[in-house]
Amino acid sequence: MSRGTKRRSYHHGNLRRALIDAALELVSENGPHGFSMREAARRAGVSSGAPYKHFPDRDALMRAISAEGEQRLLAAMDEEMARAGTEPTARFRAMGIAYVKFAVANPSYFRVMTMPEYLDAEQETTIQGQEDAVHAIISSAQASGAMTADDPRVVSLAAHCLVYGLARLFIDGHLARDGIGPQQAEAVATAVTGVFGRGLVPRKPDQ
Amino acid sequence: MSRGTKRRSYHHGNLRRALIDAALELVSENGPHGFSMREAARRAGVSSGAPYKHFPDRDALMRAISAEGEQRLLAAMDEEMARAGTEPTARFRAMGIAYVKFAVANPSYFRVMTMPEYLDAEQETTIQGQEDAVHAIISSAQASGAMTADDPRVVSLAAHCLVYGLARLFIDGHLARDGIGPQQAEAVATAVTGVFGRGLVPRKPDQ
DNA sequence: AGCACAAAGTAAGCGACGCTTCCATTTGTG
DNA sequence: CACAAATGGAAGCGTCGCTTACTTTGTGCT
Repeated sequence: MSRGTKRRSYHHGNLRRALIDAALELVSENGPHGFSMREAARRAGVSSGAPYKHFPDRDALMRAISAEGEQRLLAAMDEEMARAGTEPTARFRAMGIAYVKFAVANPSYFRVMTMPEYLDAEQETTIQGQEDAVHAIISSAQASGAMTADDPRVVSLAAHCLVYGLARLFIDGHLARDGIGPQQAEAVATAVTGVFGRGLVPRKPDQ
Repeated sequence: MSRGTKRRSYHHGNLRRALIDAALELVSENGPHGFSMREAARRAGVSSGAPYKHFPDRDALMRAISAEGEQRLLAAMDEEMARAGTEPTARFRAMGIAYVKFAVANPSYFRVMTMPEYLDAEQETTIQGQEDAVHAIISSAQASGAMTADDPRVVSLAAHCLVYGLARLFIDGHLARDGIGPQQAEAVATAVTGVFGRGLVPRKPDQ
C-alpha cells in the first residue's frame, strides 16, 4: 500500500516493507541523520508506536536495510560477473566496477550498508564469504600466470580499498566538485581500476 | 580546565575547547551517534544552554572538530613529507602512508572529518589546495620519467581512493576481523601502496 | 459457525535531546 | 567606577526513541 492512499483496514498489510521504503526515502532526502521512526511511521500512515511491532528498535530497522542492500549488491555483482566471462582478471575487474556502479545507483542502501554499527553477525559472514570468493579469483589468476604473485590478501585488500574509496567519494559528493557525476561512474571506475590493474600484470622478459 | 575539577568561577575559562574535547571523547566512546550537546555540556560541568554561546548549533560544533582535524592532518602529512626527501614518487607514497597513519592514530577526528555534512566551504577549498599539491607531485614525477604518463587526475583519484578506503576499513573495524590491528597500519599501508605504485612505474625496454 | 488467541494496530506517557528565551553574573574598558 | 558585552544558568517548547496498556482484526480449532 503506497503512501497517500488511505488504508481501509485497521491493519496496514505490509507495514514492514512500507517502513523500510520510507526510511530509504528519508535517508536519500536528508542523509542517515534525517531518518526517524516517527517520521517513517507518519509516511506509512500509522501511529508512532506501530513500527515497534516489526522492529525492536531503530537500529534493527537500519540493520534490515543494510542486510537487504547487501543482498542486492551481491545479486548485482553476480550478474555483472556472469557477463564478464571466465577469464579471472576480467572477472576481478568486473567485480570492482559492479561494486562502484551499485553504490552510485543505490546511494541510500550504500550509505546504510557502510555504517559499521548496522552490521550484524550474519552479514559479517556473508562479507567473509565474498572475500573468500575474491581470494579464489586472485589465486586463479595467479595460477594461470595472468597476475603477479603478490600475497593475495594484499591484492584483495588493495582492490577493496580502491573500489570502496571510489564509491564513497561518489556518494559523499567529493567528485561532484570536479564535475564528475554519477553518469560517469562506470568510466571513472574503468580508468581507476585500469591504473591499479597494471600493477598486477606480470613483467615477462618477452614483452 | 579538565573534567572532574570543579571550576570556582562563574565563567568556565575555555568552554569552547572543553566542549570540543568532550565531543571527541563521546565520539570515541559511542561513535558519532553517541554525541549530544547536553552530554558534552555535562562533562564540561556547565548547563545545557551554555554551549550555544560558543556554537550556534550541534552541527557547528561538529564542523569545528572537522576543521581542526583537517589542520592536524595537513600538519602530520607535511611533517612526514619533509622526512621523505625530494624524490616525487617517494613523496607521493609518504603522503598516502601519512594519511592512513593519521586516520588510525586519530579515529575520532577522522570519523567526523569524513562526514560530508560537516564540510564547510572553507574546508573544501583547503581540500582543493591539497589536491592541487598532489597533482603537482604527480606531474613532477611524470616529468622526470619516474611515473607513467597517465592522466594525473586519474592517478590522483585512484591514490585518494586507495588511502581513503584503507583508512576507512581500519576505522570501521573491517580489518580487525582479519586480525589486523592499528599497530600494523603502517606496514599494511606500505604493502598496499606498493602494489598500487607498481602500476605507475614506466616499463623501459632495458628492464 | 463460533470462539479463543495471536498478531498488529492505537493512545498516552516517560525521559532525553536540540534549541530558544529570559535572566544572572562576570569582566574588560572608557 | 559605571556599563556594555560576554558568558553562564533556569526553564520551557517540540521532537524523538521507546514502553505500557488497551483495541481491533485475522486465524485455526472444535
